[in-house]
Amino acid sequence: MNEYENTRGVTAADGTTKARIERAALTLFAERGVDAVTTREIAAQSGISEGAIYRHFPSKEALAQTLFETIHKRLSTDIRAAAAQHDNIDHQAEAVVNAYCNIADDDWSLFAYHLITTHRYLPSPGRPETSEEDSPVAAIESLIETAMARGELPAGDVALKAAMALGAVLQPALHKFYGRIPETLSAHQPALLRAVFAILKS
Amino acid sequence: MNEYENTRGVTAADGTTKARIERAALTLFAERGVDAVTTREIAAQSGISEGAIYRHFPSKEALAQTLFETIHKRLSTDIRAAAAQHDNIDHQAEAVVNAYCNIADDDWSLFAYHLITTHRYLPSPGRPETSEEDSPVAAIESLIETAMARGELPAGDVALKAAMALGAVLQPALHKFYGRIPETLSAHQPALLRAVFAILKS
DNA sequence: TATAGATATGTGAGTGTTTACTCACTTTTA
DNA sequence: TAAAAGTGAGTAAACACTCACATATCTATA
Repeated sequence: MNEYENTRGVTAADGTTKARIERAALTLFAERGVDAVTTREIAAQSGISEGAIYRHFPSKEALAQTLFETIHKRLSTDIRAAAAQHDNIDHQAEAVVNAYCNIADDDWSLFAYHLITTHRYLPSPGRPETSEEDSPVAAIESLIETAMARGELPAGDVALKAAMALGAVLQPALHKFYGRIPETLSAHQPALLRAVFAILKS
Repeated sequence: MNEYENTRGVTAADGTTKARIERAALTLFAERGVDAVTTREIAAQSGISEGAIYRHFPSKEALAQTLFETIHKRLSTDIRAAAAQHDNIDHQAEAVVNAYCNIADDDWSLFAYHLITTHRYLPSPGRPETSEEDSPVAAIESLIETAMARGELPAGDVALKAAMALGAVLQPALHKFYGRIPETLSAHQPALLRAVFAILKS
C-alpha cells in the first residue's frame, strides 16, 4: 500500500497462509479500523478463502486481538532491550526513542494499528495475555522510577511523566497517520529526543 | 456514570429530546466506541424510542459525526479564545493547557469521545464540515508560528512542535481513560504546563 | 519406494443472527 | 386542524461464521 509496508508475517513466519492472513488483516485494520473491515476483504487481500481464516483463528475478533498483543509485546520487548544496554536515563531515553522510530519506520502498518487500537484492547482488566509487565508504558515507568531513585531526574509523578514523554512521541506518529506530518518518524528523531529530555527534566 | 458527567446537551439546548439523544449517545460512544453501541441502547439510555432518533438525525453515523464535529469545534474555539487574551507564548500556552483541562474536567465524556474517535473522523479529506481552520491543531500551530516569528521560541518545525506539545497533554488524558491516572486532568495542570513549556523551548 | 490411510489445510456457497433503519399509527404542540 | 414529535413492531441487508467437500501433506508399513 505504501512505502513503509514490508511483507513479513506478524506472529507466524514468512510466507505461510497464517502469516499472509495476519499481514492482510493488519494492513486493512490499520487503514480503516477493525469494524470497518470484513472477513471477505481479509480473505481477498490475502488471496485465500474466507473459510481458511477460521482454520487459523477462532474469530475475527481473536485475530484482531492477537495482532494487538503481538505489537504490544514487541514494543515492550524492544524498549526493555534497548534500555538494558545503558545505565543512565539520557542514553536510555535515546535508545527508547530510537526503538519507537525504528518500529514505526520498519513496519508502519503494525505501528499504526497499535496507535489506533490501543484504546480498544488495553483497558481490558482480567485478561492475562496483556499483562502489566508486558506493557511499553510499564517499561518506561520503570526506567523513570529508577532514574529518579538515582537522582538523575527530579522527583515527581512517575506515571504522569511517562505519559507526557510517550505523548511527545506518539502524537507526532498519530499526526503522521492523519497526513499532517509527511516524513518518517526517524526523520524527526533529534527533535523528538530533545522534547523527551526536556519533559523528563522538567 | 462517573463524577465528571454533566447533564448538558451537546449541540442542542438542555432538556430537549435531541439533547438527551446526543448525551446518551456520547456517553455510550465514549465508553465503548461507536460500533459497539446499538441504536436500541441509545434509545433506552435516553428514555425515548428508537424511531425518535431518526426524527433528529438521518443516521447513527451522522449522529456520531455531529458529536465529533461539536467537540472538535468547541476545542478549537476555546483554544483560540483562551489564547487571544494574551500576547506572549508563555501566557498563551498556559491558557491553552487550562482550556484543555477545563473541558476534560467539565465534560469527560465529551473529551474522551474526542480522544477516542479522532482517528476515525479527522482524516476525511473533502468534507468541508471539519475544515482545517476549525481544528485545534491548526490553532496551536498558528500560536507557535507567530511566537517563532516574534523570536519567543527557537525556529523549528511548527507542525512537529505542535504535535509534541499536544501529545504531552493528550497522552496523560488517554492514560486517564485507561485508568492509569486516577485524578482529574486539572490536578496535573502545573506539571503539564511545565512539560509544554519545556517542549516549546527545546 | 510405493501405497494407503490419516490428518491438516483450503474452498465457497449457505445460514442464522444482529442491527440500522422504516412506516403506519398515536400523541403532542402550534 | 395541521404539522411536528414520538412509538415500536417489522424489514431488509450485511456479515461473521459453518459445513460438506476437495486437495495437499504427512506417516506407516510391506
